[in-house]
Amino acid sequence: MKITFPDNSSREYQPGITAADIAKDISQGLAKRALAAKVNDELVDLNRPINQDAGLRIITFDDEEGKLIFWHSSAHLMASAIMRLFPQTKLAIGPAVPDDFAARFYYDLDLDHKLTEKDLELIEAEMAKIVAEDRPFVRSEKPRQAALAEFNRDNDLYKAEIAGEVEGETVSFYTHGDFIDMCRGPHVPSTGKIKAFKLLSVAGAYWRGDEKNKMLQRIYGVSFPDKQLLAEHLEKIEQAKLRDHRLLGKNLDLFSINDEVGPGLVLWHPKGALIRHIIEGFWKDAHIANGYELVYTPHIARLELWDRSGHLGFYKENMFKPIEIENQNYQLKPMNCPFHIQIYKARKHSYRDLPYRWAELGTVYRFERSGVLHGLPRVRGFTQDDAHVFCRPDQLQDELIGLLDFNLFFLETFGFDKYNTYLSTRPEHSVGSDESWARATEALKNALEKRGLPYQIDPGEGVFYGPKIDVKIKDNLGRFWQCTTIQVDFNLPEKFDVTYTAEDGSEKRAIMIHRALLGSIERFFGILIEQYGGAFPVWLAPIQVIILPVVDEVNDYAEHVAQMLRGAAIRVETDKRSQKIGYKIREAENLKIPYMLIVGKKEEAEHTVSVRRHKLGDIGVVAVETVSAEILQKIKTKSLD
RNA sequence: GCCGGAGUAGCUCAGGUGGUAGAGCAGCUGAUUUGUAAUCAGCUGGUCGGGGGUUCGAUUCCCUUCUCCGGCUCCA
Repeated sequence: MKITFPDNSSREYQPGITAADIAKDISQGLAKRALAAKVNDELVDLNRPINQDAGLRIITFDDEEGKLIFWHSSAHLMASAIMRLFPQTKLAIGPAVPDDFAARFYYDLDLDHKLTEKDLELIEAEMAKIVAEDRPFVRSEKPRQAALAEFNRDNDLYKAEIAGEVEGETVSFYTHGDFIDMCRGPHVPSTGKIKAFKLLSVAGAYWRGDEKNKMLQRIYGVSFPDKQLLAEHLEKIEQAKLRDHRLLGKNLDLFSINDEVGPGLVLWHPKGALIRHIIEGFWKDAHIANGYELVYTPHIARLELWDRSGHLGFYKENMFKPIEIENQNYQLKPMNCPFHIQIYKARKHSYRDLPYRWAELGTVYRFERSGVLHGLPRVRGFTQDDAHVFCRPDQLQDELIGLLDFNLFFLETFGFDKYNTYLSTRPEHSVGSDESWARATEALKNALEKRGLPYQIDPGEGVFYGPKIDVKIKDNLGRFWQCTTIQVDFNLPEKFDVTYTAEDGSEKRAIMIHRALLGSIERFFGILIEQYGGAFPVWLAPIQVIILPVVDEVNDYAEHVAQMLRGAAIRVETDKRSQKIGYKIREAENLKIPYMLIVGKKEEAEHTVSVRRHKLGDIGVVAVETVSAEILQKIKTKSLD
C-alpha cells in the first residue's frame, strides 16, 4: 500500500504497519521524537495499524497538535499519580489548554482532602516515578452502554455524565500501568516521553464551568519533552511576573488601588497621570483630525434613562445601586450611550448632516463581583475611549471600514501589530428583530472582508442590542488582550426613537455604532505597562531625560542643560544629590528613564553630554543640540525604541 | 459570588508552641565630591488588616469582617 507524506513524497509499505514503524524507517531521530500520527485527517496513536493507502504525518512536539497530545497525556500521568496518593479521588476532566502564552494542562478532581502546595510536590514525585517506569499508553474500547453502567456502578458520576453524552456506540479508554481513564486520545507512546514537568497551582473550578455545579479542585501543570524547554517556559513565566503592571505600577509610582478608597477604584499618581494625559491628548487630537467631535456627559442620570435603554433589564446585577435624592432615583452611569443619544435628540437632524461622530473619554462605574477584580484590567470605575456614530443606512459600510482603519492606526502607534479579530453574533438574551440583526451582522462582516482582515466567528457572543467586532491584541510576551469593540446597533435608536429627516421630508431611523478602540484607559494602561515592561517609549515616558552631574561643581551646567531641553518641551529632571554617579545611574535605570545625560567637568568644558540609554548603556559624548534633536525626533514620530 | 492561600514599618521580608516585634531598602540628619547599576555613620518609623471573643495578658488561640493573590463563573 502507498503512504503519502506531507511533502507529497510516498513510500510503499505492507498493510498493518504502524506509524511508529514508518517513523523508524524514515529516521531514528524522527522515531524518537514521534508522539502520534495524523493518518489522513485523523489523529491516532503511533501504534495503530494502517491498513490502506493513506496520507501520513508524524506528529512531534513541534506541531500544535503534538503539544496538545503531550499535555493531555501529561494530565493522565498526573491523574495516575493522584490516584496512587489519593485513591478516593473522583476524576472529572483533564484536558490540555491551547494558549500561546499560558500553555498547560489540568485535571479537575473531586476529593475531600484540600490539596496544598506540599501535595503538589508529592504528586510531582509520584509522577516522576511513573515516568521512570515508562508505562506504555494502551488503547482499548468498550460499548458505550457497558462503560456507562460501570461508571454508574462505581458512582463515577463525572465520567458517567461524559459517557452519557459522547457520540458513537463505543468509547475508548487509555491505560498506563494500573491507571485507566476514558479518553478519545490519542496519547504519546508511553509515560517515559514526559521527561520534564511542573505542577503550577491548585484552584477551584466548577464542574463543567457552571457555577450551579459542584466546585472541584483543579491542578494546573506544564510539561515538555526535555528539561531545557521546561526551564525556558518557567523563565518566561518569571519574566512575565517582572512585567506585572501591579508590581511596576507600585515600583514606578504610576498608580495605586487603596483599601480605604475602595476595591477596584484607581488612583492615578502624577507619573501615571502624565502618561494618561499624553495618551488622551493623542487620542483627542486624532479623533478631531478624523472627523469626530468631543462631548462630555454627567456621571449620573435618572434611573428611568437606564430602564429605557435596556441596561437595567440586562445588567442590573452589575450596576451600582441607585442614589435617591428628592424622591428621584439616579443611577451612576455604566455606559455613555444614552447620554450621546440625548445629545442627538436635543434637536432635529437632516440626512445631509449625518454622520455624527461623537467621542468621549467617559468614566463609567460597574459593580464587578468581588472575586473578579484584578489590577487595572478589571476595576469598578474606568474610562472608556468611547464614541458613537449616528449614520444613515447607506453610510454604515463606509463608517465601519473607516473605523477599522482608525483603530489599527491607534493600536500600531502603541506597537501592537498582531491581533485576532472576532465577529460576535446574536446572543440568546437580546432585543430586536431577526432582520435587523442579520443586517447589522452582514455590515460588520462586509467591513472586515473589504479591509481584508481575517476573523473568527464568535457565535452568540454579541451584545444584547447588536452584533460586534472585537479585536484582541497580542503583546510582546504573546498574550492576547481584548481592547477594541465595534458594535452596530439598530435597537437603541428604536427605543429612543432616534431619527433624521430624509430627503423626502419623512423621519427615518438612524443607525448607531458604539465603539471603544483602546477599550478602557485603565486596562489599556495596564497592558502598556506590561508591553513595555515599564520602559515607556520616549514620547510616553513621564521623565524623558535625567541629567546626572558627576560632581556638585557641575550642578549649574547640569541645570543649564536641563533648561535647554526643557525649553524644547522635553520632560527633564536633574539629580543634584551628592551621590556617586553609579548610584544615580542605578536609580535612573530602575526608574527606566530612557535618556540619562551624564555631565562632568569635561562635558562642561566642551558643552557636551555623555549619553546613556536605558538598558543600552553608554552611547558616547555628543553636543547637547545633537541629543536634543534626537529626542525630539523620537517624540515627534512616537518612536518605539 | 464560589474554592484555596495570604495580610507584620512606605517597600521586600524575618520572627514568635500567648508576656505588645526585627533586618535590608526607602525617608530624615550629617559626613563624603565621587566618571557609567548601591559611599559611610546616626536617627525616625509598627495600635503585627479591622471588629469581637477566650485569657491576668492576644500580633500569636477562636469567631467574624475587609482587602489582596491563584483560579472558576461573569464582563454592556
